[in-house]
Amino acid sequence: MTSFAKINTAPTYRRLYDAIETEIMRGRLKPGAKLPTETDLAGQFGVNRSTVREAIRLLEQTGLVERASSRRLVVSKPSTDQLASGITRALVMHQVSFSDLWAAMMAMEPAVAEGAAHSITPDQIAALEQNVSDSRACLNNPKQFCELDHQFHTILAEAAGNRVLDIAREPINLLFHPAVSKVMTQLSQASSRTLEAHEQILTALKTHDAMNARHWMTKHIDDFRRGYEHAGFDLNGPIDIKR
Amino acid sequence: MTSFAKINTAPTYRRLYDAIETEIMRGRLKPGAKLPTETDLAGQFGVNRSTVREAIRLLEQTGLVERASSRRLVVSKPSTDQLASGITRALVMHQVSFSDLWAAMMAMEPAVAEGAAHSITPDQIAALEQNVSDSRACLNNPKQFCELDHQFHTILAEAAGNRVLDIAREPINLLFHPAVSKVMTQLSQASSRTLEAHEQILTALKTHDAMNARHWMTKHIDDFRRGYEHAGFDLNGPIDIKR
DNA sequence: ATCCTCAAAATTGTCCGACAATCGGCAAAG
DNA sequence: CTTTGCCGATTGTCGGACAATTTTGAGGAT
Repeated sequence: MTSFAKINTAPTYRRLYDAIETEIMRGRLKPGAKLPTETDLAGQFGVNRSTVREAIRLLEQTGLVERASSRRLVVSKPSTDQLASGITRALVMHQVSFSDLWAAMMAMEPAVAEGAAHSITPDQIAALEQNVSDSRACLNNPKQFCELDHQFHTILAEAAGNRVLDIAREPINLLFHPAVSKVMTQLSQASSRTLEAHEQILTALKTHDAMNARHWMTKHIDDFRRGYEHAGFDLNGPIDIKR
Repeated sequence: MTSFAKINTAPTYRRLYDAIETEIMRGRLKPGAKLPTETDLAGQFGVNRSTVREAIRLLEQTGLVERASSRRLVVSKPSTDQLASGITRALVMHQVSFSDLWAAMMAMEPAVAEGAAHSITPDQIAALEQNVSDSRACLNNPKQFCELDHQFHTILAEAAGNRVLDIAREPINLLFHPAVSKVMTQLSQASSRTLEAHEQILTALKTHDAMNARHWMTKHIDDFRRGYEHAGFDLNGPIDIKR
């Protein structure tokens, strides 16, 4: 009995996508390389231009190609932002609880702080000092303060120079933004406690004191949970994403 | 000099995508809901069916819709797998180093182990016991053993019941797979050390001893780094994804 | 009433051809 | 040397067409 291989019944546009994706993943199409025009692709693959266009939409959403100057398509690495917003969408749809998000943050942020302590540059220290000083000036402006808090953690992640942690961390910070905002608004002492934590972390970073950076970050994140709880929110409830 | 507002020049297919995406994110289209047919959508939005199809390809790749029974489109939550493979692709393209990946794993896996210690069920303990016993039988079959190692960590993540950590962890484990495989093959004692670690972790889980679960997991991950180094690979080099 | 069968209707996947809008480059004008 | 205007190339959108496949529904059997 001869056994037949399964026939690939996937629609043409998807097989086209797969073909181009592998071409990119194998490194035969490097980031920055220009893709042929739609008509060329249609010719090369022997399919209609509409089909090519559908395949391109898939590549586009994956972040593997993007328009250079709104014309020619070029191969690109998926941007951190694109990744983050995709993950954020998914987490929202899965209605993850505050406590799950918090646990993930508790795992990652201290690691980020520790990493940053090792590899932070003077420029980045200066940026953090600026951020802390701006924050001090915004103690009574929850909205702005909240923005600066996010920025603090973003600079830190950049300083740690670990793309993996950065990509994993960003969506969580994005999702926490509304929660941070609520806590800052409702708890008068929240801002000053946050500022104090940031200052302690910054001090540790300046002396490349990884242990203390981690320690204060841990306290900082833990504090946030207490603030959230104290402000009357349910730890096990889903995050809501009002604005 | 009056300043003009930017005109929204985004192509129609993208604005269509945005419209449907918001509809889903706002909860007006819930997962499981059937989307109108292409022709209907074209009618409702007053655009051509080709344009609708391009928008659908974007939704498809985002994981916001999928085909039920290979026909009608239904709204869906992006699957963990889809997310993971997207993140994996991105990490590969960014050529993340072993050490960055390892640091992220070192941050997350102990947290997973700790979480699992609190909420693991008898069924999951049984699954892990099965896994460990299978692993013991495969000590001399690196390929199979490697597979079981991956499975061990996957069950653990499931037991922890934290979707956020799970989504963040899976792509990293996927990327490590080739590295694990290489270490297992080249270092004769790697398999037995891994097995021992798994056994210790399992013992801790059975008594819901979160501290020990975390402790042994930390050792386990750390051990992996030493194994990788000892096998002669460069910690700071990019992961390669041969197969 | 419930179930089954099968043809009709609906839906998707693919193709074709067409055309307006826009971009990049190039040549002419200032 | 900068600005303007034009030309070709390329993308975005459209209309229609048709085969393949799924869904639907009517009619008949149990």
